[in-house]
Amino acid sequence: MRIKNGTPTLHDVAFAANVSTATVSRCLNFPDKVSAATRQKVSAAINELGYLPNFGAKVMATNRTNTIGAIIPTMENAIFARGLQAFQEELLLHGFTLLVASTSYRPEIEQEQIRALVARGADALLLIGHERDPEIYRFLENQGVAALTAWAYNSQAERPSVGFDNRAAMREMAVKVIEMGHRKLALISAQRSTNDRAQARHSGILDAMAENGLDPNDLYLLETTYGIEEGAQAFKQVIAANTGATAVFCGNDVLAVGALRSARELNLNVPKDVSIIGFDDIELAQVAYPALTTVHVPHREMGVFAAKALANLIKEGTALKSIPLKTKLVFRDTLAAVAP
Amino acid sequence: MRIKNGTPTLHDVAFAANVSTATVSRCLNFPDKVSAATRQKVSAAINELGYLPNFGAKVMATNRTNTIGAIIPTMENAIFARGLQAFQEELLLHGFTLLVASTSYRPEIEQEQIRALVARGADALLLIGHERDPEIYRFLENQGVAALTAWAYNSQAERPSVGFDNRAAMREMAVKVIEMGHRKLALISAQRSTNDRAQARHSGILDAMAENGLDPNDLYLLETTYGIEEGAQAFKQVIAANTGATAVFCGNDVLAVGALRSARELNLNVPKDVSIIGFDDIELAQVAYPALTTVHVPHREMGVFAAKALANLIKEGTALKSIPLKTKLVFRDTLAAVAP
DNA sequence: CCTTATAATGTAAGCGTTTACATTACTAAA
DNA sequence: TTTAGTAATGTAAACGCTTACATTATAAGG
Repeated sequence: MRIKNGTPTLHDVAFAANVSTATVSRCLNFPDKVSAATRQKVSAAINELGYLPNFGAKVMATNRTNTIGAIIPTMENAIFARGLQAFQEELLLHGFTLLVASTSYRPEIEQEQIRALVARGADALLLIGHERDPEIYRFLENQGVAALTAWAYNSQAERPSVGFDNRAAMREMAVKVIEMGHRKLALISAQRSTNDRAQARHSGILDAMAENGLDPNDLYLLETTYGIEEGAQAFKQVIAANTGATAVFCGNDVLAVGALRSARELNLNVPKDVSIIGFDDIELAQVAYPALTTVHVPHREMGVFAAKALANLIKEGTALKSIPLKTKLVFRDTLAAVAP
Repeated sequence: MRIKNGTPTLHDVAFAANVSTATVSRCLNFPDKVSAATRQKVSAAINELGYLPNFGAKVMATNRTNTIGAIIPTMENAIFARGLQAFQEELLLHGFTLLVASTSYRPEIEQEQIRALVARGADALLLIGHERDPEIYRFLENQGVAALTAWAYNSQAERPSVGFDNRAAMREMAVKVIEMGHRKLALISAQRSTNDRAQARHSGILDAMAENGLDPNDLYLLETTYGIEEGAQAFKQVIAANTGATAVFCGNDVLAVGALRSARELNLNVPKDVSIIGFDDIELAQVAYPALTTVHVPHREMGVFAAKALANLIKEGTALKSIPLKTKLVFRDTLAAVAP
């Protein structure tokens, strides 16, 4: 018995197996660099002692934690939860563990969290959206921590990202809506100032309007925060404003579902009296009644691609590159042509 | 300039500030153990060099990562996403970072993940449900890693947990349902063999039946996996079985929402023809149409309490103790008295 | 049987903190 | 002034792994 403290170390294993620490280490990390016989002895010793490598020592020696951090607005939003889940699953396949932090959509907090995860030794980071203080990118560069952006793709962006073009996706939907005869449009949006995805979706609608001879200034725009209740309130305001909007776009499905509820409360028939359009296609969308017309976003795919890219970067040094993913319009029951 | 590699170390800071490494370390960890003047000098040096403590070295020296791991079935399930979010937020307040792993409800994977997170240096663990191989508890004990169980509370359980009594909660709901005249009951449950919560909820219904003079054997029980689609299928089977059930309990809201959809497809009026009852009270429940009668579970509270308990354990050594939380029946539109 | 190439193993120097203990600098009371 | 007590700082060992380099064992070729 030569264990000092209680937890056995590499030394103890080496002693028990009658080999050097280097050999034990090799057994663990490069089994094929070691003869079968010693491998035998060593694993026997490991099992007997119940040895588990010391995390801190390993990190110190390799300068790697095999941990990847993700910083998202909130897991309570299904779109992030789903993507993050896929991200984690894929990460696991590559031997990485997921570190999670959230920002509640607040940029200052995001900065803090980025620093916190780097301080906690994250080998790389997954971030949401492009827009952030350039200083933080400089910080990441200095620390040698790679960051990949998800949930947004922008061909002009100089930073690598895996995601979809929010603007084009929303534009595509808006074009359809306009083609169905809608002339008066409204948008219930998330805060655009701190959310480049919200911004892009807004722009997408304006694009479609301009292209189709509608005056973009006529879009009735309302910003609100995330939540069913918030969407419900906003919808009431839209109606109260009496703009004659026949189609109400919502920045995401959660807001849309709130709008739907308000419509019911106001005795408005959806889609006869007013059409409601969501974005994201989360579970809520199909469960809502009437089922929500929305834009399907490949959340899981994003997570998987992001994990692959980051894992390859760390393990093989493969440079990150942007990956554009496709969205799809899904027409369900809340959108109809305007009555002639 | 004496930085060797690129990243400044404690030594570099000490040199720049003209003090010892010990003093710098104290500045960082116990500022009040250091004179204002040196504190000044040191933080100037830190800023100038852009110093950030090396995570691995710190871990090695302190044997602490300030990281807490959570192992849940999946973040795609809103009940875990919500709880985890709250858990993370509270953890942050105490200076801890969250490590996440998921099991897809598979016990073997959970074991692996527990080992993985311990190997990654988690200071403590949050686990879901009581039931697991005793060996793994021994392992945790050996490694000196505390584990707290959530989403389940059981006064007989010897391990600490923060949660609610699934059995009592379901029993309470079932009593109400029976009081409303329902005599033929069905339950669409999650797999009970690997899920002690599902087991407990099932038992709760049996309790209520026995207490109210119904034969527990008459409960029509169907097990299925998690998902809206799965709930929908199961509901069709229940109806096809022609048991005359007037109330269909579902192990969770997601299954219930699926059941609701099937009911609509089968042209069954809910709650006139059949009542449907969920469990969890996630967003889906209020959005569903008709809005779902269900059992409200304090998911966020659980996360917060769990984080507090774990943080206090690690920082102050406060022993974990079980915390029972309350559920609440929420009656919405899918439950009605059976027609006389 | 010797030589040479290669495989397997060993030695020991880091990696960058924290912290017990030692030392020096102050402060206030005698 | 001296002295005792306390506050501030310094010294250096320890933490447990990885890995470059050195050494020894093994295999292959002549």
